[in-house]
Amino acid sequence: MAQAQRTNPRKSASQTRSRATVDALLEATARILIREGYDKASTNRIAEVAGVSVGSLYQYFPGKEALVAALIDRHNQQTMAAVGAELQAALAEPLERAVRKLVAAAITAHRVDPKLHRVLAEQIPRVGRLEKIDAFGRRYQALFRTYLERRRGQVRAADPDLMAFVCVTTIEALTHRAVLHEKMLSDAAANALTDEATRLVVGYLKRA
Amino acid sequence: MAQAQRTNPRKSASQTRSRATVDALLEATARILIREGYDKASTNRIAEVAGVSVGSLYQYFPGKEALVAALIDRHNQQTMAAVGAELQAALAEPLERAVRKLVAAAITAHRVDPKLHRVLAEQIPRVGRLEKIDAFGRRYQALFRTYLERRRGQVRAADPDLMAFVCVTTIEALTHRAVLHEKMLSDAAANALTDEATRLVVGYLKRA
Amino acid sequence: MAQAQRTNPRKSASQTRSRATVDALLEATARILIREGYDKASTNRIAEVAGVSVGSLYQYFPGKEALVAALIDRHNQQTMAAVGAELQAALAEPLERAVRKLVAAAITAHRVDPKLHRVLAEQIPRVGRLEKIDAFGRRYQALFRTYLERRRGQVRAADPDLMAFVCVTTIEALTHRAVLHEKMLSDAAANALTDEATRLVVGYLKRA
Amino acid sequence: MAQAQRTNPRKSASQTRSRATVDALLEATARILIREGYDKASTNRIAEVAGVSVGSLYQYFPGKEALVAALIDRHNQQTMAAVGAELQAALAEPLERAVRKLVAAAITAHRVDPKLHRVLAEQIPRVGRLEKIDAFGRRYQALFRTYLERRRGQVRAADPDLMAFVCVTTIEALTHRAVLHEKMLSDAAANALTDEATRLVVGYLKRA
DNA sequence: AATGAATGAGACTTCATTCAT
DNA sequence: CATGAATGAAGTCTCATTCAT
Repeated sequence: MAQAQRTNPRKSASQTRSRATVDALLEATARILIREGYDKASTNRIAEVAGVSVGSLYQYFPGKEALVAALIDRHNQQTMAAVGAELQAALAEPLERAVRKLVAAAITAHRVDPKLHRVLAEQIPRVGRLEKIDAFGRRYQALFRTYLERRRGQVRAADPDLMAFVCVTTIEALTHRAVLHEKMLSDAAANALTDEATRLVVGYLKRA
Repeated sequence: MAQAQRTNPRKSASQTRSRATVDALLEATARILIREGYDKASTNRIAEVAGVSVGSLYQYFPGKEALVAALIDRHNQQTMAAVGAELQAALAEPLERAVRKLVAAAITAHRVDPKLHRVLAEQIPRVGRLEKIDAFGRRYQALFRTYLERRRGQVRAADPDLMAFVCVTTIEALTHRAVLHEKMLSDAAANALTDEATRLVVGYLKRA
Repeated sequence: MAQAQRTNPRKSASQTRSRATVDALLEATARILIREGYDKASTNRIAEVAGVSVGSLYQYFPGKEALVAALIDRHNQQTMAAVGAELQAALAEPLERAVRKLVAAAITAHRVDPKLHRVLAEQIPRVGRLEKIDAFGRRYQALFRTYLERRRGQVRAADPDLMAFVCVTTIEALTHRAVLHEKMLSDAAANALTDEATRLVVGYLKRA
Repeated sequence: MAQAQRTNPRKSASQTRSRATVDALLEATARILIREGYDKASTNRIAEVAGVSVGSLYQYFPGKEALVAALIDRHNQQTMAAVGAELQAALAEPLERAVRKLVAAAITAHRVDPKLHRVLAEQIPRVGRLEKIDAFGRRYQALFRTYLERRRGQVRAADPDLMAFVCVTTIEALTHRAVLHEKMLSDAAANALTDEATRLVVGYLKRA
């Protein structure tokens, strides 16, 4: 232990430094993306805003693309972390309350970092990146499908894949556009939207 | 008249030529956007593909932005043209058939030039362009809202703006993602989607 | 003709301009290579010295490598042009006078642009370029071999390929190093070298 | 003695370590030069291949140039070591056997580390380095000249400097190009070349 | 001494735009 | 009007070197 205490600090000193650099770069990327858009996010600019040299940027990332990809990953992880429990909890509920919770979870997800989410969704989808960005969406849909299968008796009989696609697309779109149009700034507005979305989806899923 | 016959032809000759050049440029832009993406769409390349000199490009468009904007406009017009009658017809129908027609119209709209639509939606949304791109969406929503107000008796009593927002967002998202995921290649698939979307929206709007 | 005179000028105006730009670039490359070496020959520097923008450089050459390759080609052509007749004439001569003419031709070749030749030979041979540079050498060797076969009776019986290799390598090396060491500035020195090289090669080739 | 035994080891431990680091760096430089060429030989890469930090590289060498210079020196020393005795022995022999031995020595020299020799000869000769690289050549020529003067009676009367230049240049070029063209892989081929070179040089040097 | 993170000058290259012909 | 050669700011990326730990 004593030895570890003598050697570790050195190692973690540099590890900490590295980590700080990487974080600064990701943060800078996010800031520029949000404030100025993808096209203004040049590697020089990112490094400058991060308070770091271009060289350091390239020490950690092979290029702008990789930086953005890492940012997307980080955002996905944060979103998952914020919403995972909520999603799991929904699975145990009866239909209407489950849907309500799922809608609420989507809203939570969109509130993690709405501006970043928006810019990632709108500007990044240059070919091939789409999949990454929608990591959350895919998870969400899988979960939804699982729920529908478990509660088969309570929902209309139909292709569960299709139904999950319809519901998830709907919920995603509503929460996403609500954020874009700033229709969810107040809790009241968020609740109104939750009500509508829940009604929409539940009406669609119910037996007759 | 005789004079007009001598001058007009000349004028329209050049007008025709102008028009042809502009069309060639827009066509080239669309082709490159679709096949290679926004980043590869340089003005030099566009001019080359259009079989025109860069100089001519700048004769007709003040810059790259304007070129893309014009392309968006053209696409919007084509979409409107393809769908206008369908939308108008829907207004006269009772709820369920109206919704079905509106959904069908959205699908028609997405089939005008799906690849171009996709690339415009995904890659272009640099700040400020979004509005242009969604010209169709806004028209669609206004129409929907009008319908709801006219048929106030048949639909649930609620904020018509909110309801129109919900319905339009939903329909748009479903048709759009269906195109992206290539879920609408066959007519059968398109019909299945129409059924689902109609059920979803009608269930949401009905009194009960 | 009159028409051609009206249209050609335009075309050749730009052709002339292009040609001038290309020439300026090649000239600048040669100058920098000679005066400062390969490493200092950056594209920006070359363009600057050529009195042309970097953009123009890339309009005509895909990069530095291509520029150097073109320069090598040009040098090879100039060398061939300067020496072709001399080489051909040598073929008709009896052994000693033939060798003397071939040696003289090698010297002529090295005097075409000795400084450029030196820098190309010394600094450029980054992998793969060697062949290009030695275009003249290969031609020279083929010719030598041809001569040896035609005069089989007058020369020692041995593998003509090997003999040609030995002779050509020898002559090349002597003239090249003489240039490097500036041993050929005066005509007297050149003559002395010619005598020695001729004696060396003839002694090697003769029957006995 | 006891003390020395306690201190020396320590001192030589670090000396040994230093020596090992330096060797590793030179070895790494050679490997990279041979396998990837001069342009890929960055200091970071060299340090990495040597299993050492960049910092350490700069502890032992003031810069990249010095590293390459040291490598050249080492190669020269190895060449000298491999060939020194052979050269000395040649001095005692009569003309033909002497020349044969000198040619053999040149071949030996080229076989010390042919690939390294080649890359040093081809890629490094940035201005000013040439002299270093040709250290062996200068030694060789001095020796040759000495021999010619000692045996003045047996050789043609002519400027011994010029004759030495001619002979050495010839032998060097033949052995060097033979290596480049891989004409010396087998002993038979090497012997054939030795025969030719000897004949060439002896024929040139002999009285009439 | 050793380490390796950080630096930043500078090389390469692209592309929107202008302008002489 | 059309042409396309020319421009050069700006972006991407590398690498010799330094320096805090």
